[in-house]
Amino acid sequence: MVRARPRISDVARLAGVSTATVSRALSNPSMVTAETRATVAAAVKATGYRLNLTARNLRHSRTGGVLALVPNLANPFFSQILSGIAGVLGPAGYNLLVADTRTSDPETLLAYAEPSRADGLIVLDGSLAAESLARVPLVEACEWIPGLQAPRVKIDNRAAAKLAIDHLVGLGHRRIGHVTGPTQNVLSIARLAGTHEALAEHGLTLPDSAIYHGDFGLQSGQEAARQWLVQDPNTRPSALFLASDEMACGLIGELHRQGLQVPRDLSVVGFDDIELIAHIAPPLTTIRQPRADLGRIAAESLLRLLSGEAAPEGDHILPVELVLRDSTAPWAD
Amino acid sequence: MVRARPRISDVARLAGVSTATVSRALSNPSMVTAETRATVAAAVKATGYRLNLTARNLRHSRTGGVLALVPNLANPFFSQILSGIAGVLGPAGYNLLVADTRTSDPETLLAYAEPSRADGLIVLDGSLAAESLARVPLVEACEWIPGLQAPRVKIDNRAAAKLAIDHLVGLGHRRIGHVTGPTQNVLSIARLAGTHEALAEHGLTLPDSAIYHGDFGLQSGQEAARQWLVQDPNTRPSALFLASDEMACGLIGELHRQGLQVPRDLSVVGFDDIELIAHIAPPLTTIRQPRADLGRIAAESLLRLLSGEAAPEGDHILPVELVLRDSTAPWAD
DNA sequence: CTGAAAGCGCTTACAG
DNA sequence: CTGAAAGCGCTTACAG
Repeated sequence: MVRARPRISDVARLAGVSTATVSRALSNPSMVTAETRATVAAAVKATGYRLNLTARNLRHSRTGGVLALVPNLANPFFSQILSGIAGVLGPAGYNLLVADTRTSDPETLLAYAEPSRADGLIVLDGSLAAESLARVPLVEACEWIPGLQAPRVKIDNRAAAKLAIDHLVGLGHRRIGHVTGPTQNVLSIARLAGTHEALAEHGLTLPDSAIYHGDFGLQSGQEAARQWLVQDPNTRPSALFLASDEMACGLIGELHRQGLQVPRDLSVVGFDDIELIAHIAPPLTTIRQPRADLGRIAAESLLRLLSGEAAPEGDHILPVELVLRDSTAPWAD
Repeated sequence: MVRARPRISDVARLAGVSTATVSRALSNPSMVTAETRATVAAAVKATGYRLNLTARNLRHSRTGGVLALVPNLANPFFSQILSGIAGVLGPAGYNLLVADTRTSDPETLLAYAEPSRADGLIVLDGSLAAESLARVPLVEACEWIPGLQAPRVKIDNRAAAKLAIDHLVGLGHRRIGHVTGPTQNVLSIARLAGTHEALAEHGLTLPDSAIYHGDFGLQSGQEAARQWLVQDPNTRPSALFLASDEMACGLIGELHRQGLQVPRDLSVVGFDDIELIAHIAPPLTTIRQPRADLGRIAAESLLRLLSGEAAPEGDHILPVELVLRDSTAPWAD
């Protein structure tokens, strides 16, 4: 037979006090005498009482949860970020809810950004509509929604592109190409713009023929390789900066299959520094994003927002770093 | 000025009906007349009313959430699984909560498996204490907790090991080694046992010197490579079956750095079929686990449990598959 | 079909 | 320091 969960009134009855006193003894011990505290503690133990969080949340007009809106949960890129978020939210007493924005229909999405579902949002998808989110406190992380007023935690994507380009130019490359992320994506746009700018500083240009349109995924890196392979070896890029490591892997894999070598035939710089790419052949030179830190700081910013502190001024920009490995080599025409 | 959220009573007043009628019109439309329905709908629109889920949940004595207990959120292995879970839970109206069991202290962990926090649990960590979970409906996925009575969704790890070993034996290998996962892990144990069994069927054995103790991570694969490298080339394994693709990557990377080639010098079979390893050099032969399906089916089983259906009999075993790529080659001593 | 009222299980301002 | 009571915002058995 299933006994119903004990409620606070069960504890009160057993302890011979009011429910108010039990509540105080539990959540504000200093408000009751040591003796009361002990009596209540004994009654709690005897009944096996555990606080009903839903009831407390209703009373406090809060949900106790924070929702992370992830563009694609299946993408390993987000694991570290979620881990960083969870590491902050858990100890702070918040539940971490996650939802995949790509696989949810707009209706569902609207229902997600709902004050009764989560106390706050961590938005990792820059393609969402600002209006649908406006009802809940939120911070943006990694990506951002143009026009949306909210604290942002991100990297300087243009500066990152400059690191990559400067490195390649320093190695003697003059024909440098770029493999983009999804066309509309804010990161893609920033990284492409940064590539243009950095090349310009060196008196170089990025012709359309050296721009390969990808989507951050493996397949599109492979596709970029195929496009590059059919271009004139004398005029095609001698080096490629890719907007993600995954695409770089796809590209290198395809090049290998076609009998070409990286970096001998093509220098490659990736983006993200996902764990595996230090161990592939060749180990990939890339731009490191502090993914766990991005998650951690986004969560901390949101907690500050929820506790009523003033929203931080300006964006929170985290440093990136060029990690030199073996996928780039000097070049002389 | 901040206007409080409208409540159901605001809608009722405007519509000139009782709160009960509003509630019915919203969650059980067929219980009210079409006219009432229209009046209520208009009042909802006019007030901008949205249901407070916490209140409804309290009333229904449920939380509306399902908690996934993940051993390590930072591990990309779980992204696809979470994605599979989210794909089922979202449409069913449940929130997906996630928590990292490794970074949570036992106290916190106990508080997680709390009926007032989640209606059900999807347990992905086989190292948790059965007692701490017993209070909430749950299913186990991938890993399992010995002694815990709960529906399990998993693969046949022994059969998977047999696929790998049969393949290697078929190529002529006689000295076959195994790189394990963490010693206490149920998957490690099953895969090691499966390796023993499969070798025995071919009249072969797995000497201690051919067992390398890893932890599923990249570094430990690298470490296994170092151990193998210092063993006598004439007696050390000519082929290795590893309990994870990550370890296989770490191992191959280290072998390359030492000037050895896979599969020329060593045949390698991994486990999991994570996306990237199809694109490394050499593309890895491995055992494919249907990760998204594992998550999906675990979520479906839990929903069935929560809806009061009888728990399914026995474990739900999903098929694995040997994916042949280029990291294994014939061998003749 | 609809309404009045009780109740889900807490917390807290108020009074003593 | 403690208690009685109201209330967080819903839903539903009961009555009409």
